[in-house]
Amino acid sequence: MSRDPDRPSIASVAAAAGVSPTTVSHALSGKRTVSADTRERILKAIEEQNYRPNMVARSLRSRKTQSVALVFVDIANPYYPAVARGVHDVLAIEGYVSFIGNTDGDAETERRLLEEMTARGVDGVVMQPMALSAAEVREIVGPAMPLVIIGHETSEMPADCVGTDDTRGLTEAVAHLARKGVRDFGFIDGPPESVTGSLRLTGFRAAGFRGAVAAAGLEVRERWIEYGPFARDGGAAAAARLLDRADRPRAILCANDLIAIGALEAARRAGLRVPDDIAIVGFDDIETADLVTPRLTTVVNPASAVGDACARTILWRVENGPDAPYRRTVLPTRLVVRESA
Amino acid sequence: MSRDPDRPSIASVAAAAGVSPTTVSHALSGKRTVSADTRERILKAIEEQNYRPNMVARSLRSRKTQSVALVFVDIANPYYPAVARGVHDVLAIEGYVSFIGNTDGDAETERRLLEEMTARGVDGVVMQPMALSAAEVREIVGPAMPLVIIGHETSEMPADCVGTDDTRGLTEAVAHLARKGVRDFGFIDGPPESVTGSLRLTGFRAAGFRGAVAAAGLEVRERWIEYGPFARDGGAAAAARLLDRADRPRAILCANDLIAIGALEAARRAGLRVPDDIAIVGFDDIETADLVTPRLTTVVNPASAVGDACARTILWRVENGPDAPYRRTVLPTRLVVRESA
DNA sequence: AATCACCCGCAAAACGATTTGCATGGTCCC
DNA sequence: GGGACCATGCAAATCGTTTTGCGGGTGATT
Repeated sequence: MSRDPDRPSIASVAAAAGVSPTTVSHALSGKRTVSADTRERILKAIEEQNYRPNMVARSLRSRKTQSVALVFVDIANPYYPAVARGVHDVLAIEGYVSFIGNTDGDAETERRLLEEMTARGVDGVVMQPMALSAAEVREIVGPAMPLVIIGHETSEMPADCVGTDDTRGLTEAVAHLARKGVRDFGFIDGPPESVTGSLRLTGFRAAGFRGAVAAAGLEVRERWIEYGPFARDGGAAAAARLLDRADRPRAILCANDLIAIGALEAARRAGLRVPDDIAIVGFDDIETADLVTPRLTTVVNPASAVGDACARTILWRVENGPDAPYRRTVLPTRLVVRESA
Repeated sequence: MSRDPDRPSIASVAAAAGVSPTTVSHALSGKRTVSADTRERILKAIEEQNYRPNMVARSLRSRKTQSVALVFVDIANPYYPAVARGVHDVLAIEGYVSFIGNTDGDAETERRLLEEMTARGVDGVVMQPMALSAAEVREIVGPAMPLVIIGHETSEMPADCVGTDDTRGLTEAVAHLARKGVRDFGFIDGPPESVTGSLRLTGFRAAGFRGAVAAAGLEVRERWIEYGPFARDGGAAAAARLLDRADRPRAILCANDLIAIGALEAARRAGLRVPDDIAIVGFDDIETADLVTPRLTTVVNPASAVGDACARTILWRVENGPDAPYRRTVLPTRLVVRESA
């Protein structure tokens, strides 16, 4: 750890202040009272030596590291940094720092990372498992570890979890368009049952879409549901298939913004005006959504609120111990109206 | 750290294998030879108890944590996750994990984070300081800490550093356009000497631009250099100022992609075709660059290569000790031609 | 004056690994 | 047979904290 060999220790401070290490520790932690006089001397010695307690030693004894692990699929993917940022902002206040790791959705990597983190004694884990089940994750981190899982399923998981209510934002989107007289809705989902549960977005959002259309009292036409990879080009291709038909929808909702941006391009190529000929709405509200032309109307996936909720859940769990019942948080999504719908 | 109270220790493994903890340690580390027979028994016991060494205890004794600190301005800003990813990919192989923290460019936060990380005994620090000088950073982390600073200055810093050669990509851009007959170049920089050295991009890239134009044997016209905040709208406004003139440039290079995207919009509003009437090139190659219409031609700021170099530098420094001379790495930037120029 | 309750400080035992020094028993080579 | 050497194992010290048990003062209450 590249410590200075002569970095001051609690012993050197104690010596300088003419007391025992115990007293220094108590002066710092406040676990026992220390006379104002000696505290004074101790603080002065600390100041002079520029002493900072060694957290590794402290952690070994106290079994707390004031750190958490963030285990994500890929922090280069814009969604995760936003979540991580939300987590940080809450946890930093409490003096926690965070480890962060990428799994790339690989089971072996997920396992290895979790083990490395627990071996380092983190006080909690925030994870979006891709390959492992929640139960397996729990198995790896141990029964007492505060664990919050980011995901959709509110089913039985041996962990706290936070998710988003995708249907809600989609419902807002449908309502918004219905108010403008749109009645024919299409949807572009991710690849049908792609990699095993990959991202677990597929299906969920399509289901939300069906619910939203039905809730508006409109008919959902299965032939207007298309599939593409979660990427611009896939979205463009899927949208083109939709737009080429004789009877095409008046609006296309998309399972994510990349698909929607592809759809924007397909519309432009087809010579259609957005939103007048065809309305397009995305999902997630990535930064790019506000940068394309026309600016994308989209459902915001509240990443930093998710991070915030994860952090609060960890804190709450640390506070309340492993026996408190699991806590499930679901965050609303909402429509942000820009130019494309 | 929420360890299971009865988590196996080296002692429990030793007991089960009928040897001493010393022997288990040696069997694991290979620092001394252990007979095949006893090693066998030890491994079996480890397997049965599912023993994983406690890294905190190990770190206390060995003074190594197999972890590094990544201290960035804001991991929600797309540049940093890409760097972080590059660092991870190299370091993960060696069994390192990383702490990550956001400073928001605030001096006090930079200091606090560095202290928290060093107190946790990280084996190295990768940082892009915003408010603190390299010397102050070195002061905080201590003389022996492997420290790599990401930045432009190749000047005297008490640290290893990695930076990018911005001029090179800009020179490519100018050459590319000159080849198509463009001779009149404008530039939109960030805000002039904004927040004290904020991002330190301002000026550097403008200087690179001047050098690039001069290198092509063309004249640089100061009146075609504009300033805007590093954001879309600022870029649009600055570009509008440039485009409104009677004599306007034929191409606009921008200090970052956000500005360039704003310029794209300004051009569209002015009824100008890109790239035929006005060529626009960005800088950084953020993900959005490939998502806007027309796709942005831009200079790629090789974030993940920067991360890669940082990681290798840390590893090298850990290997070679604090007395090896400082190592400076500068990475080339290059032009990626898409549609806007 | 005896009791009780605090206050304040110290010594020593953890926490769970690594590392050093020592002991034992061979083997090998003159 | 004796020295040199290696392989193998253990006991104990160590890393830098926190925490527990103990005890000597001091002041207030009976």
